[in-house]
Amino acid sequence: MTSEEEQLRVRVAWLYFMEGLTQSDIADRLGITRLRANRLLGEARADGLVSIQVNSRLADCVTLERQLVAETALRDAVVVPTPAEADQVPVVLGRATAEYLSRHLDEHRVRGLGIGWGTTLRETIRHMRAGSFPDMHVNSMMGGLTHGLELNTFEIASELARRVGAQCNYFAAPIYAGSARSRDTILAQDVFRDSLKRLATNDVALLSVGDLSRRSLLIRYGLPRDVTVESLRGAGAVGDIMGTFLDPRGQPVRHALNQRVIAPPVAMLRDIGTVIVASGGLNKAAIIAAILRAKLCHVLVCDEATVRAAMGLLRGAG
Amino acid sequence: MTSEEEQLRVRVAWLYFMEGLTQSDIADRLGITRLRANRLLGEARADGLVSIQVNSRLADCVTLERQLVAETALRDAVVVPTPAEADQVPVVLGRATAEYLSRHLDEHRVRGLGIGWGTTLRETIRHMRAGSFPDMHVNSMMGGLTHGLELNTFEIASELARRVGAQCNYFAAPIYAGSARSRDTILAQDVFRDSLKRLATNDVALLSVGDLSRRSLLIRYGLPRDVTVESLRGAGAVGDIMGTFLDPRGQPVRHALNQRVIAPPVAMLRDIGTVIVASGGLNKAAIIAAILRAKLCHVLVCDEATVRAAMGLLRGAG
DNA sequence: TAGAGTGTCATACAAATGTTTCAGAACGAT
DNA sequence: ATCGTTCTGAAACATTTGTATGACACTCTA
Repeated sequence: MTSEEEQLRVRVAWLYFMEGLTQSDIADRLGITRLRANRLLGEARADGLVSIQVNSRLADCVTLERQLVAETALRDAVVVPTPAEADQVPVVLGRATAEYLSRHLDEHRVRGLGIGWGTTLRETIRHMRAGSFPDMHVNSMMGGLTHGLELNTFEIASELARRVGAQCNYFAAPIYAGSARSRDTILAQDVFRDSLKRLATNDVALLSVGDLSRRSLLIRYGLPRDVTVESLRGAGAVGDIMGTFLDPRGQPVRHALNQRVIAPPVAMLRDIGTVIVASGGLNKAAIIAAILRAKLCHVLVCDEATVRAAMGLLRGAG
Repeated sequence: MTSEEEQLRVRVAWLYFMEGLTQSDIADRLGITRLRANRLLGEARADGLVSIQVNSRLADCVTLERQLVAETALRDAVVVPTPAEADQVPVVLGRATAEYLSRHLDEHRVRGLGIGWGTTLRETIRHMRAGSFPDMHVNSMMGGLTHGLELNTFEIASELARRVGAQCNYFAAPIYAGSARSRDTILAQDVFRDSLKRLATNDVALLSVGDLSRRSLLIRYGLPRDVTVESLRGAGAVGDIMGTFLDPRGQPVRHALNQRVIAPPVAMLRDIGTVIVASGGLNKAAIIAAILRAKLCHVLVCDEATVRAAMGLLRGAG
């Protein structure tokens, strides 16, 4: 390409993008045809002669979403800016998740919606758009805490059902049984067999993950007295999903507690068309990386800093 | 503007400019109407949320930049093509200045950034890349107009600080005092002494210059009632920098107004490592030539026609 | 509660842009 | 000179974009 050609391209690009002239005007001004101006402009763009930036912090979030989809098995991702106050993370994630889920419900016919538990999900239902899906069932996917915490799974499921005008089914059990044997006994009941079967038919599951820090509600209020965080950590756990503790690769750890959990097995998530995980906060980076590695979800809603940390972990462990 | 609105704008801008979707596709993808997508896109552009650069330069402009650096004391120069519409000059200069300053901030550790005032600087901050320089201070270097013009110095400084993630200090005073005596009284205050001292420690100053024509905002809205343009012209002034009026050699003219200005003295600019002047338009050729003669800045951002005119003046009087 | 003001949407339309097709010009090779 | 290749312009067209209009819902105020 000659230098004159190059200069012409620059001139056209300048007039178009900087001065905002139309291609016709540019053609007139430079004494060329509109077609030529159009072609030059196309070449200029293709050559990277012009570059466009989005000047906003939020743009980085969008970039991260694209990277997540490109580099992991995720089908979709929502990344929001990390709030300055750590305790605001569930709030902003809740909003984002509600927006996402509301649209999903509008656009897809969802008959079964499984739901978990936690502060982020609580915030999510608070921001759900009201709707009317009378033939949809909201199914709670795990038992509640035994302590009378306001965050119990029943309330979350029923409130969500109320908001979106759907039916509601509860999973009426504690999270952990006293022993592996009693867990088996409980799950052998017809009621639970039916429950589990129904849960496997959910079209959508909305879950969050827990970590092993003091911030985790499950750790603080949900663990049986005879189980310590240290023993979980010792078994290689980095966090839990639906009460089952996972190692950094996303596999359930060998720990007695995992034999006592009264909830669907993690593998069941593979039967569900759309698994949405909404969780954030740097303390959850490891467990989030784990579920990404194990491809346990299709959609992730997370905050920017945590996504970066989790992606760092993913890449680091190749 | 709410954060959600912002989020939506960023998303629309991203999909449009980065991924090249059509507005209809974007509307579908985000669940909004095409009209709304179109409007959001317009707002994003108007707000400077997206900025477009032409990466290659016009040979003529590059040549002029070299000549400027060779023939004057300038350390660096940026010359952009003169737009057909005179009122586009601040816009194109703003883009170019933003690009230059953004890069400068990335490449140098800047702790203090002094900033002036005017349409060009306003356009500049609109196109600044978002960044995070929490230990940088943006210091406004001159007081505001007394009329409630939208271009006030506070807004410019704070908006710039917001964009680049820096702190902000204001220079809270009118530009001109009622008399030389009251100016001295005001400047004797501790507040102002401290302000001036801090301004002298700026690593970078971003300023523009004003001329004596009707286009000048300072002339139109900033002059005290008892001062006429004619008297300034009579005193030999060709324009101002930081409210101080200069003669063609770049020396402050002997005029009462120069004793009433509440701003750092022009000589203070010599203490600042990098003084960037961004101004253009043929009416400013004389004052630009003046500051070049007096070596008052290190970097000039200007348009081609004005640079030629200013260099003509320099050589003529050389 | 009425009404002004605001914002949104659907529709329609005008302007700008991107693309295709075809015909001719320029150019080089034979 | 002739042929084929490549580039360009003219024209026509389809798509995209920007804008105007009227209808409607919502909010705020009186």
